[in-house]
Amino acid sequence: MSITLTRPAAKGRRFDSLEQEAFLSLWRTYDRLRAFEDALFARYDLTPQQYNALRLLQSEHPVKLRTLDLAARLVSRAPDITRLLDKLEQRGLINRDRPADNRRIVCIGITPQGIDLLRELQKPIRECHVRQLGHLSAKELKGLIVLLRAAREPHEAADGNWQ
Amino acid sequence: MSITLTRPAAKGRRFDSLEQEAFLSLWRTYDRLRAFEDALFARYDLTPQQYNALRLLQSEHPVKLRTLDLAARLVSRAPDITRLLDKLEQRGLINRDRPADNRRIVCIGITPQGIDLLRELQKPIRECHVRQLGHLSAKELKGLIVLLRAAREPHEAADGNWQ
DNA sequence: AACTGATAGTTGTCTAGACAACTGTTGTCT
DNA sequence: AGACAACAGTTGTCTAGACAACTATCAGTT
Repeated sequence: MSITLTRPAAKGRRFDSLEQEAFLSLWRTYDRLRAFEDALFARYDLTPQQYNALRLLQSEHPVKLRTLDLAARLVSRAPDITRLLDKLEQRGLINRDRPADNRRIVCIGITPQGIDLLRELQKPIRECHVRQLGHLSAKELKGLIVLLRAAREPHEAADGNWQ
Repeated sequence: MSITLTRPAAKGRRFDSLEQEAFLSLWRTYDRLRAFEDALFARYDLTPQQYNALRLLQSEHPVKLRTLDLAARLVSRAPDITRLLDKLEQRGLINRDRPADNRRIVCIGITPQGIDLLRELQKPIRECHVRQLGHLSAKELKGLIVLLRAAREPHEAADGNWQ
């Protein structure tokens, strides 16, 4: 195996534009950091998206949220919100009810078991975040947050569920 | 429907830590920007990951890459690399061969059709990137790229296929 | 009261992504 | 040479993600 093959030519590897480089960096970074969350949540039989939903429900507790309002506020869009909630309901982490005065909507609330699970997760998740990004200074983190917001800002829905 | 329900309380919406806020921003931004790429590539029956593989193969052309080397250099990890390549091969965009002197490995190259497809994609993709991130200045883009690299740096494999 | 259009979720179905177990191939040690 | 470990992909299988078509409910006409 020749030495030229161990570092396989960065020639064509350059990017077509800054925008492309930024997007690929974003994708790559997301992929790397996501692995940590996946591993953590897998131990609790959750997906990041499910955790996200639980967290959102807790933040509104005891107010309940409509299914599609909840879906709209998740980090990642969720066309399969029904089945996502099915799984959480089967595990007793949320409850659903269809109010008599408007039987179209379904209201979702978090159960005490759901809250317990979130409490149990609190510490490992904090540790996970530190492993992911603890090597950055507060200033760097803030800069990153600001730039990311600027990057997605034009693509957020005008009613601004995601700030 | 009362007015207090239209803007459903940002109270609990705060983040536990800067790290968490940064990760959720990253996830959200990735999700928003990815929608553009998905829509574009869907018109060509490609996934972003497949395009990524083709681009990588072109950048090395006419040198071929081993299957797992290719997989290691994709943006997102690909445990199903075999089937990803199956689809590209069926469409005649890549070719595979198993050299006689080492029948364990499979070498992947891009075909003329693959190169044609990439050429056809060039312009729409550039436009896509502008729609995604064209609203940021060059300085902002560079800042973002630097911070993203710093964020993922400790999580890249030491042999550094992804710089 | 029946008709229409808009809402709010649900379900069917297909593909991609993930993990683990497996097959075939090669290098190496004795 | 035979045995064994390491390597390089492949395949089986299960779950999540995506899109579109569908059902049920309600609100506003006429």
